[in-house]
Amino acid sequence: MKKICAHPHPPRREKISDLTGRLRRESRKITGPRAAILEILHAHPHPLTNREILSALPKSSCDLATVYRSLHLLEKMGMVKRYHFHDGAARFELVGAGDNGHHHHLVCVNCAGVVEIAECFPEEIEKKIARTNGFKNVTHKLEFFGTCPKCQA
Amino acid sequence: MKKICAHPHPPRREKISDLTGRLRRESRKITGPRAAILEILHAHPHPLTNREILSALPKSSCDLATVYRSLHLLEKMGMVKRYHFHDGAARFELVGAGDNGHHHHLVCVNCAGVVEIAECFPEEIEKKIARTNGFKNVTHKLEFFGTCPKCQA
DNA sequence: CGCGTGTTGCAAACGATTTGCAATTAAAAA
DNA sequence: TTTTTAATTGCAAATCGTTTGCAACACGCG
Ligand SMILES: [Mn+2]
Ligand SMILES: [Mn+2]
Ligand SMILES: [Zn+2]
Ligand SMILES: [Zn+2]
Repeated sequence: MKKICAHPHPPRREKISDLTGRLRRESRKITGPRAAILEILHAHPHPLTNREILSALPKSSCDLATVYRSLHLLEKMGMVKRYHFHDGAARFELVGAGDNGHHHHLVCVNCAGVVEIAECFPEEIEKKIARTNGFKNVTHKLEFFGTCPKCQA
Repeated sequence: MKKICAHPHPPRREKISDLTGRLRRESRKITGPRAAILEILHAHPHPLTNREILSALPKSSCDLATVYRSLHLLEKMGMVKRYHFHDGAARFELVGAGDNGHHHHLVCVNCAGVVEIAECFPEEIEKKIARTNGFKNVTHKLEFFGTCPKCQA
């Protein structure tokens, strides 16, 4: 009976060495681009787009295609989670050690500022929804939107 | 004090004439493409992509660009709501009469089948999240994903 | 019927993401 | 350390969903 929504956010950050170790263990190479991308993700507390990651990288560390490919890999390995806010671009956030990464955000519709949210959709209700409809392995995507304090003119 | 999440789903369907009337009232023209698109939306109980709407339309009723433009218009007029499931494409569903349209879905990750969900994120928790972070006008996007009965091999 | 504005089709433009391929390189093997 | 091998990268082209410019067109009203 694993808990789906246990997120004592913010998750304790994993050491970079643990991250690279994880890669090495799955016989993936620790390349310059990957190390740099992990640094960026590790340094940022909120979901970043591929382009934002590229910009944050030391000047021309790698190609945008490499950022995309790296994040696919990290996602497949469960080291990052993918999020979608209101714009078209996917965003990625490092999954904390131990944490399964499931959590939600509150996004300002004006300035796009992000707040990490600890609350989750109530487990009992989700179970009821699954049971009622005969679905298995039900999860959810949930994001909040509103106007942040600064943007309330 | 307007209720955000009052959805006695499924909403009573509006008559097509009411829909076109709404358009006429805002001095928009009832064109062939628009009438056809409204028919399709009216006939379908779940969110459809622009391309799905086009395909469902009587052969070459209109151009894909027109479908996009029509749905933008309908969205701006509050007659359809936009949803995002796991694929890249936006989906649209007609908003029922009276209903503000806010509701959620349970989507099969295997066959993409959709179930309309009446449950919503608890209002009190959302209010707490808004208050705690000083945000105003907080809403949410919430979709459930799982394996439907048919797809449980 | 005839006008004026909203609409449409079509093709080109776009932004995000993916992919083919040849050149490169980290890491395992020798 | 050198060799070997498979993973990775850069670059450009391709894809996909969506938007837009523009000239031709057609509702809705008089
Ligand atoms: Mn987060
Ligand atoms: Mn629905
Ligand atoms: Zn949750
Ligand atoms: Zn809701």
